[in-house]
Amino acid sequence: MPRGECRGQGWWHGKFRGCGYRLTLGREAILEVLAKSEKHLSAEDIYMKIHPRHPNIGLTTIYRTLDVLSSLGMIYKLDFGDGRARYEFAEGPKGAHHHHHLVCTGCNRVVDYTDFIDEEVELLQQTEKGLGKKYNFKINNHIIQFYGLCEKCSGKK
Amino acid sequence: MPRGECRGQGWWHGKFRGCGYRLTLGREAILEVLAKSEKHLSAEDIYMKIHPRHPNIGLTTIYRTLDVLSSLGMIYKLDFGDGRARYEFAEGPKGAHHHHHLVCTGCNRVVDYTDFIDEEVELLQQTEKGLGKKYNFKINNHIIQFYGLCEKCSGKK
DNA sequence: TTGTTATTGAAAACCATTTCCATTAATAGA
DNA sequence: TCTATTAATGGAAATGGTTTTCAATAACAA
Ligand SMILES: [Mn+2]
Ligand SMILES: [Mn+2]
Ligand SMILES: [Zn+2]
Ligand SMILES: [Zn+2]
Repeated sequence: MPRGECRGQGWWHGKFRGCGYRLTLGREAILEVLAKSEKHLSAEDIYMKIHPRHPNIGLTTIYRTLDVLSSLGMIYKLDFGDGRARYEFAEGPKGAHHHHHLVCTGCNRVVDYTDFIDEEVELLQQTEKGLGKKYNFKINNHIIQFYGLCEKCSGKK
Repeated sequence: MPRGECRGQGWWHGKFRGCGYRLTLGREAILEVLAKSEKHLSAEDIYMKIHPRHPNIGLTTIYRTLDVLSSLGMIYKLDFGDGRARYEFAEGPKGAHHHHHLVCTGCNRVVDYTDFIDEEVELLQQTEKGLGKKYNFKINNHIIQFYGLCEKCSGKK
């Protein structure tokens, strides 16, 4: 491992620098957690995961960094109705792992599904195009979520 | 106007009483505001509208009532990312006025659209059926929202 | 009319997120 | 490599939408 320039090698280096942002240890750590984690982490989840290794990175920085990443389109900010924002690494609507969400309103469990995703995405793209033209919007994102009760929650009525 | 039983005549009387809820002045007032208002009111918006006529109905009651109405499926609770929940009268996915949302991330303006709604709803119903079976969910709601910049916000870049 | 108990209002608590501000560190330029 | 600039940071405090608490009130079954 080369001395000094340990950071700045990731594929996101350019993305950051190109937008005038500095590449800091905190930003890298957060991005790394999101990139390799399971999904839907809250700011505090991320803080917890980072803290052991980087005890000097504060929760405030997590929030600020998540805002930056979100505005750069590198992560998605999600709301599943449990009172805190959740984040997941973005793969872009054309990306291989693009998915939508199925949320249990009983236990807050979230299922990432990719079934039907092709049909959905195709229809969404048409809709997006039509809406963009009709309402003069520059659309750059969408959300589809289904809400219901999972088997367990449905049973315990 | 008949004496005494001024309340309890609305079509929602049965819905309430059937679920064991009491029909109170506050609940009626809130439902009325939602039913005849333009859209996407926050709890405080509703409070403001009700207060002149019913200065003794508190914000706490608004929140509590919105929860009840929401759980009964009579209204939808929405999140447009502006830090407060917003509510709209429900017409049900089969209802005549079912619509989805187009949100400007610049100025928070929200457009209700019904374009493409038929194709969307059809696909959603298939998806819903498929997902429900595969993941053993009892799905009873969905959200579709497009995010982007409206003409004005896109221009002032 | 009366008793039961769901509902209410006001104030306080809650808690995720944001703001403040003095300090630190990433980076461009010498 | 050293230095100056200023973006980024962390901790504490503030913010603000929503929830909780609890004694008082009112809906409604009998
Ligand atoms: Mn996901
Ligand atoms: Mn709407
Ligand atoms: Zn569940
Ligand atoms: Zn706008």
